[in-house]
Amino acid sequence: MGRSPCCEKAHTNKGAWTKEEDDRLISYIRAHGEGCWRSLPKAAGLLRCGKSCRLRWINYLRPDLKRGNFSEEEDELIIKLHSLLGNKWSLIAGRLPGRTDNEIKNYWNTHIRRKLLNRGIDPATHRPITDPDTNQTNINTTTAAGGNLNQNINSSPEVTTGATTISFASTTPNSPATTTHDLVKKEISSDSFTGRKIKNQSPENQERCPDLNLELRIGPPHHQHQNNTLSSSSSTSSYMTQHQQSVEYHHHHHHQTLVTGGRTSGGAIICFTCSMGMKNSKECSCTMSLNGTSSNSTGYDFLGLKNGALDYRSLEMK
DNA sequence: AATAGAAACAACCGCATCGCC
DNA sequence: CGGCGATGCGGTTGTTTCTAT
Repeated sequence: MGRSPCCEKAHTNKGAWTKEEDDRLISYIRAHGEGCWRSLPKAAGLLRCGKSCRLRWINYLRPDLKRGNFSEEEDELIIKLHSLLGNKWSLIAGRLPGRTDNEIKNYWNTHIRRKLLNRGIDPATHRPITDPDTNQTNINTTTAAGGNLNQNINSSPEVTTGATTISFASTTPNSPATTTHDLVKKEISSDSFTGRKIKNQSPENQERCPDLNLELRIGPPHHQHQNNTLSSSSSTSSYMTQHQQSVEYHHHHHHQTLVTGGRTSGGAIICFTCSMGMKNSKECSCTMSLNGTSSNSTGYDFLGLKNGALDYRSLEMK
């Protein structure tokens, strides 16, 4: 049984978008919202395939896109998320407001790969590149920003923080080295961001990684509908960007719940700004930080960028 | 100034997955 | 339960821009 083509190829434009096409798409989506990509081109008077329209909107025209260079913090966040998730660019993008999966994917391939190689880290496995001559690992811990990443991710099979132990170790000591994201891939049971079910959630898998919440879920770290403890100040609501509204739209479409975030295991409430690692931001509206002090002074270290330990609780959704 | 090669980025393609019927 | 259409994801390719010579 053949696959039906996504569009009528004979009468569709391809290649670079013109200004007119962009304008048409923008005005149509402004008027009617996203969705129904298949019928959108015709309705909007575009000679494009729906897929192409969606891609153009998501990756280029969406008004909340950040553009511009990636910050050092974003770099490190991407690296850490990639070490956990592998090439799950959409999941990674879900943690970087204003960035698209395509943008991150391209940035990874052009910048971060090289950056990691320069640090002596294999970008695919996030492990130190082994020198075949000496059979010793090449660990470079002198990199300025995030230079301790090697130690945190690679030097020990277990990442231990004060209260939370996150283990990536396989219980089969003789098994070959497994990448972090390989493990996570196997263990993740459900992807709440996409709503897609992921296989391999077996009791055996749970046992292999008992410390890791196997329901690791990634999603926008804030959802007002579900977390009425968050501040409703204008500064907070301003971060409910159009992107997030858009995300909300899509995932409402899939009848799923978005990640709540914003509350620590200790009950302290953190704001979205801090949960995204934007330390000391003016936008911060935290009531308390992890240790009960004002996060305006300390900043919540999203994903453990400061201490090198990922906070899976912030990724978890109830 | 011209050119080649590298880098960056936008867009396409095929496939996986979802939800509906 | 299976078929089908719609959507989204990730890999890849094509084009443009930048840089070195």
